[in-house]
Amino acid sequence: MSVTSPFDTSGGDCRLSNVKVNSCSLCDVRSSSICRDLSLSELAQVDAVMARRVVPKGRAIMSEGEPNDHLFVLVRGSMRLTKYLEDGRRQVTGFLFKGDFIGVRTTKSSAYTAEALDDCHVCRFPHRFLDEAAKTSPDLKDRLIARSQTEYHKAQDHIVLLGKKTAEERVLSFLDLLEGAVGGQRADGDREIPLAMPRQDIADYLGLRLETLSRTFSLLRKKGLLKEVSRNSVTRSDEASARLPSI
Amino acid sequence: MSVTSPFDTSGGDCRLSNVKVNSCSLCDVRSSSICRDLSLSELAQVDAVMARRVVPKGRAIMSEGEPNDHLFVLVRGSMRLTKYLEDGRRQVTGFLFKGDFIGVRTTKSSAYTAEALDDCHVCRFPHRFLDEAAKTSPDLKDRLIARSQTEYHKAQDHIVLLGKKTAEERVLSFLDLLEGAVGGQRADGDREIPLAMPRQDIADYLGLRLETLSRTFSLLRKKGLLKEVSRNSVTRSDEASARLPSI
DNA sequence: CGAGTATTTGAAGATCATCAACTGTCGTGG
DNA sequence: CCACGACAGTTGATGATCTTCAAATACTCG
Repeated sequence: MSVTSPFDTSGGDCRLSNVKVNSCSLCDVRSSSICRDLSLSELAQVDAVMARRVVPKGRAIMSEGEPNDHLFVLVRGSMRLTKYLEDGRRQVTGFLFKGDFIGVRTTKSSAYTAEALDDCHVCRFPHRFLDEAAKTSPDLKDRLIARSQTEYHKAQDHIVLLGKKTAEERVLSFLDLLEGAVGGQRADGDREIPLAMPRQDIADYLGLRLETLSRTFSLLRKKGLLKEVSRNSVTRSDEASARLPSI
Repeated sequence: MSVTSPFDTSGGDCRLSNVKVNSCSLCDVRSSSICRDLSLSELAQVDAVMARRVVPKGRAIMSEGEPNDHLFVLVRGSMRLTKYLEDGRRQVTGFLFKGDFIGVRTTKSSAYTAEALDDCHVCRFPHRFLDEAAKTSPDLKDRLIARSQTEYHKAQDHIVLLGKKTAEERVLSFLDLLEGAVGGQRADGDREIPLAMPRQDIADYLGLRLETLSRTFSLLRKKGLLKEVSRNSVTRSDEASARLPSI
């Protein structure tokens, strides 16, 4: 699950390590991310300006308040997006998984912080490259718009979750979300959902306290909606999805 | 505050009335909305394809689940964006004010419902017109991306509000928001903020019950943070903004 | 194996929700 | 012009859910 490489762990929050990993032609998210719009010749250009780097666990590639002028495509691993209130209260506003990206636009000040939950691989482009590429593939910007739109809709679902759902519903919705993003691995009927993040991050995402989240997991297990709950995965019972409104 | 016109109040949820109001050249949001990107000749094109209509109070211009292929610019009035859970619980995900727009992109199924809080004027374009216009003003799509980004950031602030703030903080943040969107009218030191929406909408936006919202308003008045609370406006005391973390 | 951290569980308390009654406001019609 | 009805908003009393503080247990890594 974790990559061991000679990371550059010195430097500021936003510094990446200096390992340039490999090129687009081998990339396993190429077909699912925005990159799929690019022609072969453009991919060659990408290879030139792009920096594929390892982001060690815990490192931020973007920090709330700091300027940002790069677009990042997450190729491997997962990340956490957070916002803070002055008094230190933290809200996790989302998670990123393989194929997702951040920083669609140059901003003088990032609206949130993005940190690696485990050792991640990212591709980083300067934004000006996007403008170049858009000249020859006019759809590119449409795709960016579509993606922003998707992000916005996800945010709205999150708003509904926080505004209207009970603790139990929140946890189940969260598992749905993870299953959609990471899922697919249904061995022998039951679905084991890997949890890339610690409990505190989940709680901060769901607007609950750590303890409430833990209690809710226990309750759902007791009720039979969850078959197994461990530190880094949850197994849903197969009828689980049918028993509650699938929100 | 309300326009009296011979509205077409029959027909489905999404039907607008048939009143074509006037043209871009007179539009008072032209400088603040996406329209400001358009050249004079493009504006002439806009006038041709655009439909400026009155949306009577309560009417929806877009409904959750219904297809949408128009972009709407809100020229006058304000609107409410809502999402529903199956069991009828309703979350207000945002409000739109003069100059805002919705429907940046053709979708087979809208993610939310947009309804008029009072009699509104909107401009409506087919999306294909945007593509036309983008050919000659390449920034147009960048601006759309920027706007989507802004919407996303607002959604994230909403997420923080719902996930981490107390009832009191939520109400004050909401007033900040309104002041930013509608505000500006500071007569004699105190700031009177018009409330275009009923209490239930505010409560559903803030993730509170009607009664809790009402109690919180009363409490804030008692504490002196609000000078006056009435059905359709709130007056903040001038030191109010200094006393709490300005989130 | 043991220290340190992550997670779970317990008991008590706070905030917000619920149910219910009351008050204020607006528009209509006598 | 005032009275009335309907709806919007406020206030009260009680209760549920979630939080807080505290302690125990499980897990991970050196």
